[in-house]
Amino acid sequence: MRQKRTNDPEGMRRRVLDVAEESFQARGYHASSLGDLMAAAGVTGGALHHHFPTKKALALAVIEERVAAAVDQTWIAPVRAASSAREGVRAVFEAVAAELERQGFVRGCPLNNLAHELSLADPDFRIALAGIFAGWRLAIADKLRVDRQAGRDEGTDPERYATLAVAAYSGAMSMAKTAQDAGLLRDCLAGLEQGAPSSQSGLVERRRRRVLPRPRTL
Amino acid sequence: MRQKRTNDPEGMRRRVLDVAEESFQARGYHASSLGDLMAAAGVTGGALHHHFPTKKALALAVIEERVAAAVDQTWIAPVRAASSAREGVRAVFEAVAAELERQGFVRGCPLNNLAHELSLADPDFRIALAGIFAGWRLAIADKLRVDRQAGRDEGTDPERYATLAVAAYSGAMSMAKTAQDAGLLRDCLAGLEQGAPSSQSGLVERRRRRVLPRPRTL
DNA sequence: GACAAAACAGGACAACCGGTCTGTTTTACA
DNA sequence: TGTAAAACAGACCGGTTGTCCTGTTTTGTC
Repeated sequence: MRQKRTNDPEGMRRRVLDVAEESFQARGYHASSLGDLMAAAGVTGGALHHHFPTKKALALAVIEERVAAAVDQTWIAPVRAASSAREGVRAVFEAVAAELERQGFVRGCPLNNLAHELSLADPDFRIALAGIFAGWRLAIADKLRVDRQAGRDEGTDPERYATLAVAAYSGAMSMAKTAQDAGLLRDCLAGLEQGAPSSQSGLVERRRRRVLPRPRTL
Repeated sequence: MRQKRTNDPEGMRRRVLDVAEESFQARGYHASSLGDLMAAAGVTGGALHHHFPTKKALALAVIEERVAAAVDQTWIAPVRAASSAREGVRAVFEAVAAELERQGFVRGCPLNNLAHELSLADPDFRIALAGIFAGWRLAIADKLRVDRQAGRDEGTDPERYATLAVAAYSGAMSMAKTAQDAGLLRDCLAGLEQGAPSSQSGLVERRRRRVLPRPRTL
């Protein structure tokens, strides 16, 4: 009888963050109890407390490591890689809408979900979340500045467009989550592109309002 | 010694709803305990339970009576009374931004605040909240349909524009709440009007980024 | 291999939460 | 005025929450 236990600090920390990220999204911060998280992650109280002294510390880690990464992966990287800012925004809207329709239910935007619940609850939360929003907007605005240097989209103000794009996405996702209808994202994108200047906006296909098959009973 | 007590069912119910509405906005549903609400409203447990058997029933009443009314008063009525849909949307954005700057802090949109926390928590919550969103969009779309019948704004699709307007507002308010900066609402509005067709959009005044004086320490 | 620190186990606890229960007072109505 | 229902008071309870605390085991280092 040897080795009853194998210490794996990074792995255990990762497992806890995985479970916490998931639960905070699905149930929210206050509705997620540490007991549930411990059970779901297969972690004891001692281990959890060792890596995250308080629930707040855990949430802060989720925000700074997971939520920020999600925004990076979903939005910032695709926009940077796109041919233009507008095209990047369009592509992300459509990619997310398609993914949600495939999933069959809408869980909402990770950043906005936590932002609404925690922004007013604690200044540390608020600062961390506000920083992610700012980085998100900055990435879009920077991309648009590059476009303008190339002579494209000169009638568009970068900061304003970035704010509008982020706001439209956040709000559309909020509605889509409440209505459990990913089509609202497509409607919002269509409205966004409708007002686009100097775009050969041909017939954008009429929205197909599809009732999501799995309305997510919690 | 007569009349130790005066029964006032409506008044007591109203007081409870007042306190609950306020607390749900400021702290959220799960973070608001019935004990706090009772103390704040000066109501005993018996009275509270008599009017609202469960916490869920209380929240449902807040949503259906208070949040819906807030959307009506802030958005639907002003849009209906405006000279056009676009003008109505512009006026509401500016009115809210001005009010927030006067207040000195941003508490967020009542509907979105509760929608994020409660949409996935309970189907009854979700249905009630989704209905308010739908009514909000419908009011804007209907107004735009009237505009189009009068020959104005014929290049704009009513449903899509309504969805965009509501989403942009919701998202902008979300960011404004997180950043505690009402100016983001103005940025978003500027971006929205920038893309407006057939509008003699002259110089929209450059945004004055003002740091809000009272950052709200909770 | 000695030893200190990190990593983990698991119980204990005080505070709090939402709901229930019994009892009293007020009010509507016959 | 009698009476039943509505309105309210206030104590009570089982369950849960986040955190802390005391041990035990593993791991890195000399």
